[in-house]
Amino acid sequence: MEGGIVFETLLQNQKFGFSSDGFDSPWLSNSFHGEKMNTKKEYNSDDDYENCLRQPEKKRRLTSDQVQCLEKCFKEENKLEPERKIQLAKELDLQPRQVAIWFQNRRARCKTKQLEKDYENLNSSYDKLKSEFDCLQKHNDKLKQEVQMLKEKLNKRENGEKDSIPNELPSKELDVTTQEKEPNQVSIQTWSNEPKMVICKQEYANSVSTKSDIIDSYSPEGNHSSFLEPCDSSNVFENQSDFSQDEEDNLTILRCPKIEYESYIDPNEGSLGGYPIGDQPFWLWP
DNA sequence: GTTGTCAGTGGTCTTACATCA
DNA sequence: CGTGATGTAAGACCACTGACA
Repeated sequence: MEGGIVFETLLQNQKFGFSSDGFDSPWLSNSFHGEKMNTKKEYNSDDDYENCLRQPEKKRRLTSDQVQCLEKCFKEENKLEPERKIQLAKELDLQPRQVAIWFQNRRARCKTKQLEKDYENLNSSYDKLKSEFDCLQKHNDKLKQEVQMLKEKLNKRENGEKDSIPNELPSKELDVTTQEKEPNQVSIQTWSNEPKMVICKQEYANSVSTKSDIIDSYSPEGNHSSFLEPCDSSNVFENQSDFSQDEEDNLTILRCPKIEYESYIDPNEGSLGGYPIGDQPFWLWP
């Protein structure tokens, strides 16, 4: 604030009969003098005008012309420089204080409207997000059901195989894997056929219960989830870095031949469908 | 009775100026 | 005498509120 401006304001206040701080008694500085400053043309007759002067109580509205001009200035700048305020007051036959107060109230109204607008925007954003969330929730429930169903299928299948394995020859799949192994591994595979199956299945069960990535991309109806498209079984290998590629291949066969082959993508590629390994959309699960 | 507008009041912040160590 | 710290007055602004058309 510059001293010159202060001085100018003081001069104006003195000119209009203000006290030095510009906050004189209401009737002196505002209502009463304000009416005096209004032009005579607003009154129907001289008598009305005189009556009005004798009735300082009445609060007078600004004329439409005055409001229009003030609005125009407000659009240009919603805060008044002291010089502009005085100039405007002169132009409109108002007290500088009236102009200041009008701007104050106008800013308050503007703020209120802006708040209302913001509230509406937030409300609509909330509604939109909520509907999206509900949608995701339903999808999530559906996928959970699928997981449950597949778990049950798997259990049934495991039980069936367990019952039959002791008196049966190794499965075709196992034959294939053993043929590809080194001699000592073959003996181990053959010897540990059942235990290995159990281990692998447990592992598979763990992967289902934790991340369920294999199941994610599989639907019993053949409908692979488009929503979880980027997910695949590659995460099964996340904690298997100790395995050699051969072991991984064999375990894959033993684990869940059909399902696994359908959704298997070489983990050595490093990224899957644009998602780097370890950076896949697990957030989709609650 | 409700609503919009004008204006008063009290509090806070900034700036300019005066005073003092 | 110059300088930084401090106090004070004035103006502007805002939130809240009452009065009035």
